Amino acid sequence: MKSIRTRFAPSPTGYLHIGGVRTALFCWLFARKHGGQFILRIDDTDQQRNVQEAIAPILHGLRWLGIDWDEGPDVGGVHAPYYQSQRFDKYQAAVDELLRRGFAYRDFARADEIQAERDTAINEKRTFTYSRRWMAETDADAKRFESEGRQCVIRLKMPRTGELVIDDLIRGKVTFDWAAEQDHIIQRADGSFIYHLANIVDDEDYKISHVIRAEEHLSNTPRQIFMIQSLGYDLPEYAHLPFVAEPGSKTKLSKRKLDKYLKNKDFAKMVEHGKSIAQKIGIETTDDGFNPVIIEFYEKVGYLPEAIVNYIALVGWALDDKTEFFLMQDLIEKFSLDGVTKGAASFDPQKLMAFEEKHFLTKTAEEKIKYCVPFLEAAKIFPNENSEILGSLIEAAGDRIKVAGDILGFADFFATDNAVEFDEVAYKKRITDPKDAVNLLSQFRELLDKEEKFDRHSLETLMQNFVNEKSIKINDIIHALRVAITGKSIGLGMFETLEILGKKRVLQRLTRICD
RNA sequence: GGCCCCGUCGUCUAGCGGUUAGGACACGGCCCUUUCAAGGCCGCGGCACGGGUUCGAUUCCCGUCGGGGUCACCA
Repeated sequence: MKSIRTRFAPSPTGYLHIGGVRTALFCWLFARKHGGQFILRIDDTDQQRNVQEAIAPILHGLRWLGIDWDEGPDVGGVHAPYYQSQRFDKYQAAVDELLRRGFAYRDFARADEIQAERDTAINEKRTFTYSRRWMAETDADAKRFESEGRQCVIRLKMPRTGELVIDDLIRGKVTFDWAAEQDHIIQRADGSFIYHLANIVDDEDYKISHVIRAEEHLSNTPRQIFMIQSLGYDLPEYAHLPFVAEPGSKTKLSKRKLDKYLKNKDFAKMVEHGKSIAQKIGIETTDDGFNPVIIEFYEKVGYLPEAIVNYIALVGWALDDKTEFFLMQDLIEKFSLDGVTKGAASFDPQKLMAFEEKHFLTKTAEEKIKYCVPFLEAAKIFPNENSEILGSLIEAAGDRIKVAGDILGFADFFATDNAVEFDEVAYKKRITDPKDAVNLLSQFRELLDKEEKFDRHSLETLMQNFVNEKSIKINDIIHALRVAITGKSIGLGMFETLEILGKKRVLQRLTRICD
């Protein structure tokens, strides 16, 4: 049995798209599940200046998610190089072979001449088929065309009868008429190569057994199979994944349509949440990477990579009718192409956040601290003299911290006690307006001052006794107390807050109100 | 427009001829409650439509409609 080898082949675009993540993940899972190899190849046939710079975020993103590769950039491998830009000699050899075998030809048509033929076909409502009028069958032809000042591209001499049936692992049998296919260009006038040619040459060289890729490549498959067969290569298995769609739509998710997605309430909320964290740690939110379509976004804001993996695995794949929580190991064990859905699946920010919360909740206290510390440091509020409260703060916050960056919402716990900022509305409602608030706070402060045991339970008892004695309701004082201590009307449990801050700091904060 | 793919609650999905069509997220309500979350309970909500095939169709076939992908000297 042929060994399982899959590949993910990003172009050096400078970012890792969420749809790309899903494709990479499925390829990776399939390889790992079957004890095969996962290969990373860089599709940089249209040479750019800074390929290294443009692939860095992609490699980083994959690693962050826990997706590693057995062969590819950085790690090398027996089939190196893994950059298409460094493999032109192989492509040239393949083109020459195709030419030699008569499955490709030199074409001297100008772009406008091809376009004219195409327009005519459209006007006559028939499928466009190139006349091959400028096809050079002999060197003499070529010379003649050249003497007319024409340039030459290499085209595939595609079949014009019969049909092709692809047995796709996800879609089943898909039939194409050869007659509807074009004589696609495989080598440009400047000698550079087109992706499809490079793609099949590399897949053959790397011995890729399963081509698992997004659905948009399904209609490219006939021309690739034509080349594969013409060159006598082994045909890989194909599995065309549905693409990841926009929130609330079936259109392919795209990095460029951020403005459109922002009109989606849930998506906008996700971006806002991310921005509020980014601003606290001085991350630029206007650049391309700060976009939930790009994986960088999640790392910057403090999402857990395992939550992203868990969620994205479930966009277009399911194990059964109930299991939803998966760790990477579970996915490797359970993943199967049989479970892949056919229809496009929308990206749902709310569901992602639900997974994020679940995964964060399973973390130990130490792990949570480890995730949160870098954010506190980035916000320059850590370490400071109050550092020792971090553990108890995180514990008390519970699932109020869903992504690591959420810790910054509790920055006030580390603030200098007389520098806590008050929410104006809350201050007016809970402290200025109620006629007795300041008076009650002063009285309660005296009790706190005398209190020896400053733990949440003792404090609660203290409060209960206080309200009983005063014949007031706890509501009459506790909201004022919260605003006085934290500046806000919402927050952790009141007594936990007091305990975490400690007696000295609580009294100091209260002094600002009472004196 | 040609070719190809897809179509189960708002969203992600289970289902692979006989189910009260199941779960999750979201949403609504109630409970709990010092706020906000969380949690518990309950609820809302779906097989696109029309023909077949069959004793019986969400499931198989055809058509319609709808959505999407692709038609580059991009990948």
